[in-house]
Amino acid sequence: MPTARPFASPCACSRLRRATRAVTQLYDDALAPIGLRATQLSLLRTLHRQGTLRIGELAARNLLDRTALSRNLEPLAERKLVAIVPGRDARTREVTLTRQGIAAIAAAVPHWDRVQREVARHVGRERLDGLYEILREIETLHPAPVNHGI
Amino acid sequence: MPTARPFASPCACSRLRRATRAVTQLYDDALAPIGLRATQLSLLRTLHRQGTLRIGELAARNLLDRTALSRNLEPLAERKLVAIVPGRDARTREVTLTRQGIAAIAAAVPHWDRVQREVARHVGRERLDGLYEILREIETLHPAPVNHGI
DNA sequence: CCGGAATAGGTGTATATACTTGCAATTACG
DNA sequence: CGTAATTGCAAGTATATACACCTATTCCGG
Repeated sequence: MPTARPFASPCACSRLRRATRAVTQLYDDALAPIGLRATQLSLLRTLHRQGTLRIGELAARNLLDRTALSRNLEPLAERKLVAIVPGRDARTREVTLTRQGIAAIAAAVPHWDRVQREVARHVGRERLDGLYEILREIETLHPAPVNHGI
Repeated sequence: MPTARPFASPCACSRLRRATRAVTQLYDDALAPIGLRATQLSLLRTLHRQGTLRIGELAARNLLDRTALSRNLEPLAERKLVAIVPGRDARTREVTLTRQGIAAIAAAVPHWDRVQREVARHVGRERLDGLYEILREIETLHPAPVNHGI
């Protein structure tokens, strides 16, 4: 009877959020000396992997709201780690890593690597890979079209 | 060599954040007819399970920053779903569920249950339990003292 | 009893995130 | 070719989250 104790079951959402808070703290602390947040490094790395992208594309690949991404980019553009330039189509704008952005990634990676290895050691390589697989599965539940493997 | 492709490895933090965005969307959408966010229902349910709590305690149990919790409570207090009253100690304030808060939980639970079962079906009961276990492990990495099982 | 340490919270500020609304540019179609 | 639908984005608003700093209260040693 699933609703026998309706107020006491585990909630996938709140558990994920709680663990995500914990992990984000860990990464933010590790990256603080560099002056980057975990989310910011993540964006820079996506740009580094995938090259110049339109706002909407970059958002979609991160399952991130387009307008949320715009706001996340603001402090990065302010610090000239990314440049936002008009695209071919006059409606579009494109986001590029600057040289400073690449330098910031390079400075951050050792710190990121340290905490990433700490997590891997703590939860175990096997289980971490299992986690990634489950998270991939979960992402397919996102309301927006999920373009895996673009 | 862990840093051979330093900009291309999976990042535990960004993967968790991305999946959490997806799941939060799912729950928020399901709860929208009730006018509650996933985070808000989560807070109400914690109070229902654990009874009146001080601000700091409620925050600690959720691995949530104290001041962040205070702000999360504001819209709930505005709608009188929770009441924030002075505690015994004149320094402290206590958070209680109101009758309306309990009613809001009751109204939300069917919607919550539906999406929760959808997630369980999608990722599988076994793997979902495995996910919870890994998330528990991950939470122990939180910088603040983790009081499991209070 | 007093004065400093410890504790509980709030405020200001900044980023993260999403929805709604509105606008500009492009495309589709009769 | 001209209008309608579509597309790409920004701005306004609201919640979520954390840090640094500040205040009030309690506790505790002398």
